[in-house]
Amino acid sequence: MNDTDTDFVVMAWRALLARHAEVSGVLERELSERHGLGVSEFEVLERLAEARSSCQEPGEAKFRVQGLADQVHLSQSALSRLIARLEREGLVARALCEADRRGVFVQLTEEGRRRHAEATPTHRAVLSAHLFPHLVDAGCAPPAEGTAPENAAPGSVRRGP
Amino acid sequence: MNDTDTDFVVMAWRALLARHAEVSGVLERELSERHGLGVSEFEVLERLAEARSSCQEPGEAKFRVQGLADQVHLSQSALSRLIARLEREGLVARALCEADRRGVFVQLTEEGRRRHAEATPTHRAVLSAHLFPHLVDAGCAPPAEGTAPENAAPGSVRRGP
DNA sequence: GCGCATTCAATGCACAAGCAATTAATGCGA
DNA sequence: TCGCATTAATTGCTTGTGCATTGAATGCGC
Repeated sequence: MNDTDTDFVVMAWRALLARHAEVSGVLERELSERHGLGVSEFEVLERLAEARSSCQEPGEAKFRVQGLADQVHLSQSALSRLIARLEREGLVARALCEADRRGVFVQLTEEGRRRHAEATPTHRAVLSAHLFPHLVDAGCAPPAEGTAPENAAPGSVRRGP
Repeated sequence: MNDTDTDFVVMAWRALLARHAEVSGVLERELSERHGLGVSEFEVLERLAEARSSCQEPGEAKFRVQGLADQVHLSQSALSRLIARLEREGLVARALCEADRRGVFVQLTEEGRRRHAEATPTHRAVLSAHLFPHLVDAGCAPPAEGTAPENAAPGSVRRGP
């Protein structure tokens, strides 16, 4: 690989780091102060909610801890504690797995479903506003309902009259 | 914004999270066990090294703490402690700023320059191998000198005979 | 039926990161 | 010159994360 390729990869990595820091920072702040949730917490709730909605029978949306950990890029121990936090808040419930009594099934409670539904618009709004900032300025994204991004310049082009 | 747009943004965000987790995980492991450096530590050393090399006079590569913090996406307190760690290892030196005695200049030591130079190939190799994995499999990237990515399938296409 | 390696989740421990409070130095205005 | 707001960096405290370990349960071989 030549120097140009290397520079390109490094630049790409820095851009990735910058975008990750920016978006996850705003997301953390917004989700935390508006809904009392962290980014990882929301992510876990979302996986559980998705599984539930893609499943006909209610009460089927169960997940093993390790399975969730893989999806949200956390270690098994981190997820164990995260689940404990969510359980303390009443957003999820642990259920013994009878087939394999080492395993634990995690599922959303009604309260958990509600909190996730409440937080989703904020989550989407932050992503729309900050993930592709250039699109926002070009008028390709909505005015971010649910948040008021402070970095939107006063004269920036928006959709509408 | 319609559902399709929203889904796209969410998918893009998840892809970003996945790539960030993957690459920074491997990078952390490799840099740590081969050179005793964390990702953030390396990033700071790199900024200092770049500033030095782009500067004619030796000894001019000084940085304010806050300036470094912005570049590596850390809070000033985090960077303050990180600098302290690097200083304890003898990789950087704090220098009082005489013009403004609140400020602190941070600069690389010779040992710091050496460690950064040693670690750079590992850093670049990990990025090349993991940042754009599909390019690696397509033979557009080198066989990642310095690391042996375990997730390269035995039969995957590589450059060479 | 009895070990024994394996697997799943929880816990002890160490550490890095952020927020808030603190200390030190600057510069501006009365 | 004397406050006083402002800025830079450090420190106290809390929290989330990963690694390694532990404890429980499984199933495979004999």
